[in-house]
Amino acid sequence: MEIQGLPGRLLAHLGPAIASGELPAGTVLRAEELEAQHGVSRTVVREAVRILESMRMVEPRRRVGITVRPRGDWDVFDPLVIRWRLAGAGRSEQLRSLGSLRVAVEPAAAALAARHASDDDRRELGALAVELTVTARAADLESFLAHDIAFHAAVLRASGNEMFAHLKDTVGAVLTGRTEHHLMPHRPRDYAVQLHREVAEAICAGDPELAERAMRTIVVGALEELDATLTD
Amino acid sequence: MEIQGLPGRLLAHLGPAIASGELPAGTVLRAEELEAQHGVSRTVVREAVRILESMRMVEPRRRVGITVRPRGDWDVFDPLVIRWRLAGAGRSEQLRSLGSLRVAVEPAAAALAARHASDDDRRELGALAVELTVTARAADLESFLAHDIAFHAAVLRASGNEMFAHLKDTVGAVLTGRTEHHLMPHRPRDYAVQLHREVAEAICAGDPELAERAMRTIVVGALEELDATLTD
DNA sequence: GTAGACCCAAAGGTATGACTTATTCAAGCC
DNA sequence: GGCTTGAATAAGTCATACCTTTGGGTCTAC
Repeated sequence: MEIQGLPGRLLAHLGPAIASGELPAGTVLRAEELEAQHGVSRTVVREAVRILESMRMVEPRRRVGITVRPRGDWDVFDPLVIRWRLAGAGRSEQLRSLGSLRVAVEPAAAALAARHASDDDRRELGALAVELTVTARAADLESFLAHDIAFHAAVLRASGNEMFAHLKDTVGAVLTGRTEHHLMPHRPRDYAVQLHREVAEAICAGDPELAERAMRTIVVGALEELDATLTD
Repeated sequence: MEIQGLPGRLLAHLGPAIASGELPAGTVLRAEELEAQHGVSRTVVREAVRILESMRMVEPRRRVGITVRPRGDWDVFDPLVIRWRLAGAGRSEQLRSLGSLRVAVEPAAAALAARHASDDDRRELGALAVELTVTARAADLESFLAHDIAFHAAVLRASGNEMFAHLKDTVGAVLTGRTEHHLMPHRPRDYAVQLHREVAEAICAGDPELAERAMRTIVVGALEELDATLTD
């Protein structure tokens, strides 16, 4: 999954530095400097920079240097970009953007899942809903988070749409970030758990409208809590 | 925007070859072969392969070679991947996936736009709706397409959500592909144009529900026409 | 004084050879 | 049979040389 080797290391420095605004748009890096600063060869620097270029975060130009591009140009759907932004400054804005995206996508995915889910999918969703109920009652936040992520991933996958399915890691990152940064109540709210059960039941029963409505209530609620909690 | 130089050329060969299934999952490429086949140096091959790796389309492994990864692993939101898939085999599947994504995102974007659009945004949307009406009446498909793309891009941008805004190129690619491959009626349908006007009016009037409903009708209609037209 | 042609230096882009490291596979050993 | 060991292989890294583009300064002509 991760980029391997030295270019990966370099990327792990440059990416977050750019994403956090530490290296603002317009900053000019020079390949030679990067070599010296990180003690790596030309090859390594070039490969890392190429990757950043493919994410539209930098633009290398002859006789000028490697220019950091404005945030609006970045590939905001790239998993690495999302992770970097969630890690540092700009986390709130990223969480809000992702929140809106979830409001758009997850209800649609739930509706599709109610139509197209396989029997295995339905079984899995049912089981996960049970797990959620149990871990919520036990106030076991860690297990609850794991099952919550698995639940949303299962719905996205069951939708049968590959693009929705690929958002599972992103949604997982949002849920993880929310718990890690204590934006969650100490004990999952009962009505939220109840809504998850409703989604599972609606998908199992093949009721797209109900599945969509219940899922929308979940993600709208999550977005509203987010807005209420984030201060910046 | 494009990756420059020789790595870009190499990418323009390898990417489509993988995306189209010409190089199926599990295919093992060797760096040395790629150098010989394309008459470029290791440097160039490595950079191109690194980019493909960052898109999760290949996985270089020592003592093995550069393995093509299964389609399910690819970064399906990467603009290059989308373009490559739209260009060759798998175009239908890509269009369907994108169609569902539009159904999820664009109505939500329209609703947000009705709340948050600036005065300039509203003016632009009004003007574009007029242009759409005129070019549709004149059956000027080329201009109609351009304005259609601009219209949807404007709605996405006016939503104020950066992630929605970034889907404009993707939506544009879908609309372009639809026209290029003659999946469109020779003359834009009147009711479709009327719906675009409704969206613009609703956003100008600040009516999220109406904007969302009208936009949903548009994209659902587009998806249904797509499903009816695509044979594979 | 301004506009244009021209030239040079600076920075990325490419090529290449030597070397390093990880990993697979198989032969050999217990 | 399972474990160790070793050699072969392909990617990974480094250092160096050279190519190509381009921004900017200079010089010239008007």
